[in-house]
Amino acid sequence: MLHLYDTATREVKELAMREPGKVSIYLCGPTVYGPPHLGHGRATLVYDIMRRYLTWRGLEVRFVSNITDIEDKIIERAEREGRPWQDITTKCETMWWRAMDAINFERPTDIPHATEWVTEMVEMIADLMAAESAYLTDDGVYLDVQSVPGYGLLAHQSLEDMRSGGGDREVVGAAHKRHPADFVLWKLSKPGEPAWPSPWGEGRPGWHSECVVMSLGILGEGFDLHCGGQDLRFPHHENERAQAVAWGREFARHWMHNGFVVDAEGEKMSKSLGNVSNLLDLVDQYDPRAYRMVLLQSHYRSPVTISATNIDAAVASLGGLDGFAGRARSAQLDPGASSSVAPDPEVMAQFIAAMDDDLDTPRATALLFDSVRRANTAMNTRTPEAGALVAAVFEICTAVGLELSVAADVPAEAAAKAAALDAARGAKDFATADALRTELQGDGWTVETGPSGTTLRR
RNA sequence: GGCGACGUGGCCGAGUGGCUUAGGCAACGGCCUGCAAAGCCGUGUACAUGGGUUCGAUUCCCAUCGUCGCCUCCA
Repeated sequence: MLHLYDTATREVKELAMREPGKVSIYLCGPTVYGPPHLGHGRATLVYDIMRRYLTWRGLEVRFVSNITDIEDKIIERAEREGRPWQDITTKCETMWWRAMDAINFERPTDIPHATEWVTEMVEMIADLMAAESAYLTDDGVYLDVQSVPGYGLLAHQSLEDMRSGGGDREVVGAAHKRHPADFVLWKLSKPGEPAWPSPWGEGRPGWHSECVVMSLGILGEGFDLHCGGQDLRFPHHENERAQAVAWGREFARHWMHNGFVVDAEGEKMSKSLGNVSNLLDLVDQYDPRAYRMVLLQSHYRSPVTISATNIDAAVASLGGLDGFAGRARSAQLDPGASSSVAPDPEVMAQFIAAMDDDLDTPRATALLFDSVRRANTAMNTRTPEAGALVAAVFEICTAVGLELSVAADVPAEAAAKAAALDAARGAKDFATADALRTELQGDGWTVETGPSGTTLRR
């Protein structure tokens, strides 16, 4: 079974399932106050690949990912632009799904919104108050982290060390808090701000509270896996866990974090540095599959550079894969063909071994390309094993969410030119044939002329 | 200050104490082709630096240099 690095224990260990055959996963989703960027894209793609793979292995995956639709950033923007905050969240969420659909992110099984879970959050906070793990100040309710055993599990730092760090950084709400690391569970609202009722006054939930309540509410105690970007490890995930512990609930049993997206200079893309690239720009300008391909070729925990060079190389490699898919179809060996056979078992075993080893997609991708080469050779020589190899290639692509474009839409005009090209070649009128080919290439087509005629590909 | 990651061939990017030492992109040579394209075959003295351990290190250890991340904005 799948083995994954666990941030809490810092070792690769088997992803244990609470219920055999069923996997429960919670992924921290976006706060909808701006356009999705490359970092969001990586986080969703990494887990999309994992989720598809687990499903492909025959497991029933419950994959929950939230939308944070109430948060300070949203309120700030609403005030700045003088429009209702719901206007921002609905528009940004629409944009989010447009980008996610473009990169072929399979929708989660559950998509809870923070605003739908406020009542449950208030109940949790009341419990924490009753247990004296939380306290009220004049601006909200805070969690007393010193009351939480094992605080720092994910940060791998003691409260002491965390405190000595930070340095000149301003501690949010320092004046009200018992400890600098204490964080807000319920924020009392100022006039005009969005507000929900609570025993402590009207207000809104703190960022860290929603994910605890929603993950436990939907998946139940001791769910299998909690994941997100490295930047959520601390404080967000640490604080989620702290609330669960203080609440007396068993939380996630395994923690997974993906590496950052870095720019050409090797610096992390982050909103505060202002070096984020819009995910929609990427999918509009390039083959939307290119991002997935780049990520497949690097390990999910390593930082990955996204640059034109990188993406271009991925686009080129996808072209090769599409060409392969086209050839497979011509040979009646693609998955839809009646003569299709079972995927080569040895290739599939190697694929599973790679993926089960902490999602070693680089190794799996190498295997994919090796299999493509073997399948090409087998097709060229019409060897019987071609079918199984071709099937293995398609199978791997399915398992990682890579769609090969088998049928390129060739406009009638281009198709006519291709036919004319073949006719000219048949008549040994090579001058005309070459002219037609140059013309087609000028239109951006890759012109492949084989024994059975000319095929076009973009 | 504390914790952590990393430095691989033209570029991207895996991995390993010695065995044909990934894969992608690009380049070059060949096969194929009317010529190409696509495909296939082949080519490139890669592992930051200095020590150490070892029969043997890119892989282990130490040091140095460099890059990056986290230590309450962030996927």
